[in-house]
Order: sequence, then C-alpha cells, then structure tokens
Amino acid sequence: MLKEERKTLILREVNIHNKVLLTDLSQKFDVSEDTIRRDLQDLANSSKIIKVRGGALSKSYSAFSYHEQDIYAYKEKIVIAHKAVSLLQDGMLVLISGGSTNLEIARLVPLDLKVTFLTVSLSTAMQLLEHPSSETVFIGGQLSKSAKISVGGEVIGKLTEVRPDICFMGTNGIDASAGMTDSDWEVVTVKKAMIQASTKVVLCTISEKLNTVQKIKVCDMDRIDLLITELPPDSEALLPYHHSGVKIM
Amino acid sequence: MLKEERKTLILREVNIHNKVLLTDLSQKFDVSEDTIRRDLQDLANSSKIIKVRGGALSKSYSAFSYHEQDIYAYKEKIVIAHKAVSLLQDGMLVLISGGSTNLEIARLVPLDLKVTFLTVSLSTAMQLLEHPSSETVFIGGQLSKSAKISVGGEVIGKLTEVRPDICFMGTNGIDASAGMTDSDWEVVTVKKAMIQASTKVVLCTISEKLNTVQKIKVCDMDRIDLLITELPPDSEALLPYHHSGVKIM
DNA sequence: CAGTTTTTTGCGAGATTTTGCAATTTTTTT
DNA sequence: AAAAAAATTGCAAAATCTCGCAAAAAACTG
Repeated sequence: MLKEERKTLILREVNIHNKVLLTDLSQKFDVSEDTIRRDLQDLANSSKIIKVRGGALSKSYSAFSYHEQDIYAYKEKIVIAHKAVSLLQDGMLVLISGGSTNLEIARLVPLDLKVTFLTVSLSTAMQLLEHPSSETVFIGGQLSKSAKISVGGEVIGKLTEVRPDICFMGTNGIDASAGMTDSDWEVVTVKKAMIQASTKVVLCTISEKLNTVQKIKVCDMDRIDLLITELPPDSEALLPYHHSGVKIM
Repeated sequence: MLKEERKTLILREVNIHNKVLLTDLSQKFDVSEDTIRRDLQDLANSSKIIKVRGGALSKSYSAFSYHEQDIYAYKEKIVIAHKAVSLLQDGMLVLISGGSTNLEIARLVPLDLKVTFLTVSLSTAMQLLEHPSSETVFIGGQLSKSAKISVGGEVIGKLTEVRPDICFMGTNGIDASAGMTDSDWEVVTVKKAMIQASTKVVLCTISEKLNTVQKIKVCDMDRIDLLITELPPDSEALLPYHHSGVKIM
C-alpha cells in the first residue's frame, strides 16, 4: 500500500468518525503504530486533522468535545467488530444491516478479504465501498428517514431471492426470554426478512442492550445462531443466553 | 509499444483502480520502472493523475469527503442548484443522479416541498434524507466504487418501471454537436436508462464542462430538454446550445 | 538512402524516503 | 509513587527516487 494512499484513507476515516485511534489504524492497514503516527503527523502538519495523544480528531468538529459515554461505546463496538470480522471468509455472501456497530464491522473488514456484501443501509454501504477487494450490492427501496435503510415490500421481496452465508444484525433490545425486539415497525419487518433469508444469523450488540425489551418482536432466541458482545464469552452476564442455546463469542 | 499508447493505458488503469504501483506497471508492460516513472511524471505534469512515491493515484480519489468545503467550483454549483430546485413542484416524482452538483441540489430543496425522489447515488440519498417532507427511494443494485452509484442490469430494469416527471443529470462532457458524453461505461449505461425513463431531462453542469467531449456517448442534444449552467441564459458561451434547440436556464 | 538530430530507454551510483525496532523520555492513569 | 500508555529519538534495512550517461530507436533532412 502506498503511503499517500494510506494517508488519504486515514483522512477519510477521520472525517467519517470524527476521530481515530492509532491502534485501530495500525491494525486496519497492517503497519506499525509508528508508521501511522508519522502519517497522522504529516496530515496534522498540513492541517488536515488535529493530532492528539493516541490518535487524531477531525478538524471540522474539533469544536465539539466527545462525551465519555461515546468513547466507551466506541471501544466496545470495536471489540465486537473484531470478533465479527473473524467470521468472514473469501467468497462469502454477507448480509449486513445498519447501525453503528455494523458500521464498525464494515470499517474493520480485513483489506485482503474478497467477499460480496449485501446491505440495506446507506452508511454501511458507503463504508463498504472503501474496501478495495470486496463487492457491495445495495438492496434498494423506500428509505427510512430515521434508520437510513431501505424498507418496504420491495426490500422484503428482494431478500427472498438471496441466500447469504451469514448475516450481521444489530438490535435495540435482546432478552433471553423475550428474544430480539426493536422499536420501529418498518425496520423490524426488514430484519425479519433478513433473518429468514440467511443461513447463519449473528447478532452483534453491546452488553448494555442485554436484557432489554422493545415494543416489537423481531424473532425468538432460537433463530439467532451466534451472539457477539464486547464481553468474554464466559462472562456471567451472558449466562442466561448460554442457557437459551445460542452460541456466544 | 509506443510511449503515448502506454500512457493512455496507464491513465485508464489509474482511473479504474484509483491507484497504480510502479512495480505492477513495469511488469505489465515489460519495461523498466524508470520508464514507467517517466510516464507517470508526464501524466502528472499534465495533471491527469497524482504522482506519489511508489506509484500514482487518480485525481478523484483524493478529494471525496463530503462536509469539506473544497468542493470544486462550489459557488457555481450553488447558482445551478438554485435554478434547478425552482423547477420542483409538490407531488412530483424526481429522478436525480450523483455528482457534486446534484448533491448541492439535494441540499437546497425548499423545506416545504413534498416530492418523491428517486436516486441511484448513495451520497445524494443521504442528503435527501435530511429533507423533512419528501420521500426518497433508492434504486438498488451493484455499487460502483468510483461513482458510488448503483449500476448494472437490475438498475436498468427498475428504471423501465418508473416514469419520473423530471430528471436532474450531471455530466463530464457536453458539446453542442457531440451531445452528452461521459467516461465510465457503467455510469453511461445507467444515465441512458434514466433519460429513457424520464418525461423531462434537465442537464446541470458548470460552464467549464461546456464544449468538452468524453469517450462514451450518453445521448444527443435533442434528448435534453433543459440545460442549466451558472451563466445567465443569454450568455455568449451558450449560443451554440441555443442553436441546437435546447432550452436554457 | 546515408547522415544527423531528437527521443526514448535502461542502467548504475548516490541520495532520499519509508518503515519497523529498540531504548529512552514524557504523559496519563491508578 | 508506581505502572501503563504514548511519544520521541536514533538507527539500519529496504524501497524508491534523482541524475547523468550511453545505447537504441525513431524522426528528420538534404
């Protein structure tokens, strides 16, 4: 990979997420942290970004500071994303929904992997397009203003025509007895179709969402093949989910 | 192989892949790296590409972050966008393609307007979702890494099923005799279908692109109903287009 | 066509850049 | 104050670039 190419990608990364971590970039591009540090220094010297200890911040948003909570969630989501991408293999057809956790997954897809992504989320699609060797197919339809994903009958119809190897889902509510629940009717409809279509369903969520129940049911626990949180699989908080037969990572 | 021939092929390579490596090209064309280096230097001098250590990058590659104010010819595009949105009326079905001019149009849609937008461009869709009272439908399909729009047969098929009242197009080349031309085969295919589908075709382009011709033809001038540039309609530069029967705004 | 000029190409020597590593210092956290 | 994380510094190997040069190829000329 060319140095300038990498710097361009880093700049884009900073502008999308408003901040980047040295360690993340180092892993993503598979170079030492020293190298990334030097790249960030370059970008900072040409005042494209603001270099801070441990990473860098986007210039346009430097006025706003981050809430501790955001950073906390960010760290957790990175852990989840790393676990998730380890499931990917060359040649797979991967269905991936929206949400910030899935965005992190899209961001952390190893650069040498060649898979075909299928998505309904605009921002996930945007991120996936940054990946050099993978294909991305967007399932079109009416766009939901709140979730920024395609919804409606057309999406559902399209989803019956495909058979993805794996599906990465995010959710607002997950509970060992109530199963997976969410709050937006249209989003739920799409999620149901995604689950129906996929060979393997992987639910990615931060532990904060564990044991919460939303208004509308997406599916029972037994439709979920694998649950990924930032916690270690043998963590106590996950015991109820072990009991309900879901694999945990 | 002739030097100029090789340079043309290299340029194509850069535009397809967004980057090229000296070592790759040297092997591919079976010449020394020095020769390729000189070719790249030439192409960079005529600002066709950006030369970097170890290879070269495509021009569009580096400048593509949305909330950055370095949109080329920003002021001109705002003038164009204002003219364009004045054509919109409640209840219309509006087809809109990608590109920075159309992004500006999307941003300047009057807040009280209620129209349904139809688009193939991820960034245009993102922007349209900000609009409070309009619907947005995304036409899905395989995504083009360079143009960030849906391409392929599925898109074409979908476009035959709709009949938009108006279609906002951008372009890379427009010429009174050669008509509308562009450089990417897949993008051209989609644009043709968009024109075919629409009742009224509006071409929005900065005056810099007037009288330029690209490699692939999209359509003749007589398929364009209205031409919008940042210039006043009676400007001298637009005379040839008046003569070819297009309305000008 | 022979001779001349110009352009292109490959090569070698030395300079520069990039990168990862290790040792040390600074900053932050506990 | 101790421990951990990040930054700095110096360094060496590898990759890449610059520059000059000469052979080869192409273009031009009378």
